[in-house]
Amino acid sequence: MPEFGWNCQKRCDATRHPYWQPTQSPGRMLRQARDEFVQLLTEALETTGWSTDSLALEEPPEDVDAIVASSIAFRLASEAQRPPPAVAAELADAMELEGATYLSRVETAGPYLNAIPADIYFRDTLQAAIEADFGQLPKQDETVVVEHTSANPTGPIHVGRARNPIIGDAIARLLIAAGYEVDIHYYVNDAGRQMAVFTWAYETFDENDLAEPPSRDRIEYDLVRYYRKGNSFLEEASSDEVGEAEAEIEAIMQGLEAGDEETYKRVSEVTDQVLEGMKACLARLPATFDTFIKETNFMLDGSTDGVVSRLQALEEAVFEDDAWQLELEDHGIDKRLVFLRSDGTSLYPTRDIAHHEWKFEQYDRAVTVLGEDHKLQADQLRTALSLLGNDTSQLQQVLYSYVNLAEGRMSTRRGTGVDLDDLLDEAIERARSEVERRMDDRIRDDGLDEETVEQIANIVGIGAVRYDIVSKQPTKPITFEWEHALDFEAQSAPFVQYVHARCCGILDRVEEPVGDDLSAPSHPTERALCELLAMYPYVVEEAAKELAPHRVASYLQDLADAFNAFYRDCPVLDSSGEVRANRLALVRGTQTVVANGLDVLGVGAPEVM
RNA sequence: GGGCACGUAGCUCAGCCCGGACAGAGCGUCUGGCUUCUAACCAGAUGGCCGUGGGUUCGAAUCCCACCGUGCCCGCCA
Repeated sequence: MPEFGWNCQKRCDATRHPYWQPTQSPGRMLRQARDEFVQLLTEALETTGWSTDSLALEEPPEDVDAIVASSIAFRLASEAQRPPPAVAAELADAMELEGATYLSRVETAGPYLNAIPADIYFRDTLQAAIEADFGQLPKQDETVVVEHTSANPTGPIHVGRARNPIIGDAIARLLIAAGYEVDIHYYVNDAGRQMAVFTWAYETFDENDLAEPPSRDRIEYDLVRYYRKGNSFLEEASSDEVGEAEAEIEAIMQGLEAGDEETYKRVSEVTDQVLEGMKACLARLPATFDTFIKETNFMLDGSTDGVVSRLQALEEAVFEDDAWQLELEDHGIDKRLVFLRSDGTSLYPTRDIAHHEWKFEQYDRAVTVLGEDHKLQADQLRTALSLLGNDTSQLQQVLYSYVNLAEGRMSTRRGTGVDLDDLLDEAIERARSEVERRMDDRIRDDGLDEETVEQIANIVGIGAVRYDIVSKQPTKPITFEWEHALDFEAQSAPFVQYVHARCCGILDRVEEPVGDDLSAPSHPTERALCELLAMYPYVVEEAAKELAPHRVASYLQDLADAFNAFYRDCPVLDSSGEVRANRLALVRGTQTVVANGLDVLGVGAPEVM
């Protein structure tokens, strides 16, 4: 079978294949190969005169050499009045491969059409994968704001919420890798009743009223004790005392609603301090933000009032029990949305509408990561925004299921739960003892100093926690168990990180430049690894489309497996010539993809382990 | 009661959006592999009425309906 490809005349016939040229994009071999296959298949359908609504593309099984396949023959069998294998064979015959770059031929396997890559597919992949920015997709003309975490500034972040910053940060990173311009926001709920309670408690009680010292030397651990004290007081005190406290809390909320500067300052004193502590915790993950936008902004600038008037003017608005509400039954939501209390103050959803309109003004798309307990509110928000004339297709809400303890739910107010700081500490500790055990067990002569061990422990420990969460579908329920969360076995971050360290170990010993004189590798294990490298940009593209970072994790698992097989079968440093050049490129490519892929997940890639 | 999510090997999970090639991993259990480019690794064995029942289809873990189990929500809280 002759090898078609890059030196073929028909390739330059742009009038015949109008869109092949534009889809060519550096480093996106699989994307282009798929486009080519689609084109060939479409033309073959025209030739044969058959039609169907789907090309039935699929990923071929592992033991097949193809990189893309189709089961379209099944669909055409009745129209063609022939058995599927005959249909497949006819289609394969009708395909004119002369125009393709990355596909060398299309084979049939029974009813299946399998597209086999050309040698240049492998060579170009190697060439692309050794570039540091491999998998960074071309710039998109779309700005996105990713809002995540947005936890009430009431106290330490517990594990129940930890999914939010981890998934949110990974989604933001994924979108950046996919070429979007991304801002990351934290919406600070500083205007609600909770913060009024907190402010009152902070001003009312002092250290002597608190039962216990802070469990950690950081500001939010100190202050949360006032919040808890305030809440338990409201539950337990006499009705006179509670009445007095409630009056004060009500005064704070009215003050905020009226835009009173003094009240705002009192609340800010609490909010800002607690938030500083929470930021410090999030920075450990690390989850960082471009903007912390406060709820009170939308009260002070009058936009919440504006939203209220516009909502009141809607057909769906009803005034009942002295409160303004939205009747959303006709929109599939049988729970009314109250947007103005009988005392004239706004509610969280009202302000969130103003907040979202503000986001819509500045960004093309708004992604929000929310706990599943906010599902109803998310639906109400979307509907209300739509009724106010917004295009809600630009709003994407990603829901995750809360992390619970076996004994029940975690709560900042009640003080039940495991603090994220404690989980991270423990993870780092375990990682450190693993590193040390390995140093003792094995005479590696790594010469790891204290500082390096510390660094590895951090990257591996925190990476394991992040990876454990980000590698699963967000909607899957998780029950927190220490043993599980700290399981560093295979199919975890350390497994993937280890591959990176192995790559670094090899490349450290190499003097020559990597990337000269590359060709298509011949060893099956090399080719399998190379095919996986070629997939990476495609994986980023698909994962970003679905806002599903866990797909990147699954891919990295496969890549790590393939690399370990390669590591076993194909000596790199002991090889020479063309083989060595290719193998070095495979190592560099794997190193790059693992580092870039882990980076998308927000997980570090250590150079030694 | 209603709405939503989840149910795949003893355990933890991919696969489901967009139906197709024998349902894949890891952990566990059992066997084997370090004077070798890092054994946080690898090779092999073991293990599945894909919650249940129906439907659509040439073909269903995947789509539709019903049911069962679990979780979340159904505040003038956020």
